[in-house]
Amino acid sequence: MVTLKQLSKELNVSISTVSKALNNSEEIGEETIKRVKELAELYNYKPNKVALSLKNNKTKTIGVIIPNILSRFLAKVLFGIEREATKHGYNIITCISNESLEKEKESLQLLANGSVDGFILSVSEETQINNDVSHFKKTINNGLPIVMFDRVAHDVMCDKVIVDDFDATYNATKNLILEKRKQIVFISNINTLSVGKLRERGYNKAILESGNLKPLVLKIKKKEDHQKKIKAFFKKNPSIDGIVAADSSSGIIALNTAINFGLKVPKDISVIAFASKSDSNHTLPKLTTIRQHAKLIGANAAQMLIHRMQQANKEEDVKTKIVKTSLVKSKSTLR
Amino acid sequence: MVTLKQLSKELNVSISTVSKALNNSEEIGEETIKRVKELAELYNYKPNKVALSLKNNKTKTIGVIIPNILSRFLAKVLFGIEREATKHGYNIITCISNESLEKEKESLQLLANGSVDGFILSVSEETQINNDVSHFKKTINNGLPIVMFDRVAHDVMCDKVIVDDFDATYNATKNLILEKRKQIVFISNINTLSVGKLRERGYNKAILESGNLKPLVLKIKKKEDHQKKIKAFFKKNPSIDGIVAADSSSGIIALNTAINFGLKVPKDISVIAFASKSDSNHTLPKLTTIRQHAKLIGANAAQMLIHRMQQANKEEDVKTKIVKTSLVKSKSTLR
DNA sequence: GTGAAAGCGCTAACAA
DNA sequence: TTGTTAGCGCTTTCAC
Repeated sequence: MVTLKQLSKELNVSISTVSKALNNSEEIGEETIKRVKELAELYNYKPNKVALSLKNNKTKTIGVIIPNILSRFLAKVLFGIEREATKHGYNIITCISNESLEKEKESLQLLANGSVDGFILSVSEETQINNDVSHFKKTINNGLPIVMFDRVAHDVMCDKVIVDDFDATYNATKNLILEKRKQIVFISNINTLSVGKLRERGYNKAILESGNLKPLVLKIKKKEDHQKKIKAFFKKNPSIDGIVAADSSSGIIALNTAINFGLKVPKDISVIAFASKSDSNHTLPKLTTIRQHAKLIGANAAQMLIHRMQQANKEEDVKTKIVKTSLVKSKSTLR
Repeated sequence: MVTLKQLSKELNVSISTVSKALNNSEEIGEETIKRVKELAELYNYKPNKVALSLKNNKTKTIGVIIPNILSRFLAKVLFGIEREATKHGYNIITCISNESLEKEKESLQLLANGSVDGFILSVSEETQINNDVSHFKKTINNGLPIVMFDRVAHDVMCDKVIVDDFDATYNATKNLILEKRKQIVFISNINTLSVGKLRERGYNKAILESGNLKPLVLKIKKKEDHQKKIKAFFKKNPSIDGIVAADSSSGIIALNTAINFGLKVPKDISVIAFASKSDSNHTLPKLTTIRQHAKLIGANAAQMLIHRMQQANKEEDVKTKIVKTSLVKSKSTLR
């Protein structure tokens, strides 16, 4: 990489002249500016990012910590963050906590050494189970803003972007009730997560409100064989005619299992799941989905963080933005 | 963030003394070291990463440019890269080219300003179609090493990690031939990519070698409705009894479509696809898959890059590492 | 209109 | 054993 020093030497002017010329300073003569710019162009000069960061005490970099890159939802949020960040001239450094509290702490620590100007993160499963939020508070106290999305720690004062999880399953379940479904099941493999619990509550409320229906819930642990569990559940409960799934995996497997059992979807049984468009396109019939608008969530989180980082008044009140889900009806439900 | 300067002031010693003490220099007295370390601990001192980068002319950061974060394969590779990088004390800055040549160029340019020490990337679709590799060569000439994975540009001299695409489909097809399948189809929605073409060739070779079978290929474009296309194809070719899919999407939809048409899998028709374990777990019967070992690919790429970056002799010969796929047989094939 | 010098935070050669 | 100084690449104030 060519530096100002090298340019200045070659041009027989001082470093500061070159710097000013490249920044179109009024102080510098037209002729000099031209000469400098030409040589800079020739050598493809780019100001050294690290030097600028040191000088400005700003890295223009956002630290992103996500629990699991293999989740389509989280990957999509990351995409949204990246796009928005790039638009504003920010880079993103990505760390994957792998649902581990320890790794989350480490990543936060590691990047809080001047590598980034702020964080966007979704809380790891272990962190939620242990309810340990000290590392977040410490980071914020150190002057590095955090924006949390999806899985958030409510006790931490920071900007947040969340989904209307409760309403989403409430509405989805209502929808199945309107279809006159009699045995609606809630299936989840994320019931240790805050969002998983909210989704279950939304389902329960709708069932209870119906008056005559009984809740039936299948919780699957991460390590269990999902297909086996769901198959067994179907066998044990042959009267199931409606499914609300808290995650795409459960939804897809439930749908395929129903078909495998000779049920017609949606004639005999309806299925709704938190899932993406591409998930929906992969099942037959296409899955009716609760969409979380992951990209939008990411974009919102990035916007909020960038806004806060550029804020002179660091003490501005924290905000929580709710990105509403959409129930996108497709072929796995009647209406 | 607390700095050496602040510590030194509080301790009434010079900055360099503090620096040396923290680095356990022999020069500094035991007592001083203790005092310094205690205060550093108290203030949670962390050396400023940016200052170190400037000093050492090394960022300990890897730029990763992937075409599409929503691809499970690429996300998994990213995971592998992140893990390996973290293990060696490197961070990763992620850019998503979104299959665009322009964005790829931009990202490369942007990060080549001192932000990263090297790159790991998979070439974007547009880049492969236009066969434009000048930006890669320029970056390498600027002294920034590149490691390419999966979709690589063969004309660029750099380290590479690739998959045995040709052999993979050749073997998969052979496998179906051994099952006595008579009309084996190759389905792909990635036929504009280098890897897609290789996969098709592997299939073709196996078919031709069989002597009596005829190749039948369905190419799907990104924007087309995959389900519609595949359904129509099944209708037009009712004798299909074997499928080799170059991508998970085609494989999953083909399998589900077959079932929807009343075919028994694998009795009436076998399906093999490039796909992940989780894809396999989502179909019923479980999909027989060609596994690419994405995490391993990522880890290998990171290792190669880190090795090269730490190499004194920058001119060491470039290497190409092949990570062999595995044909993982499951319930969608006979044997 | 141009240049010298300081400073961002750190390390290390050299001086004391 | 501790301190001074220079330098990484850049911007900016101030002097010429």
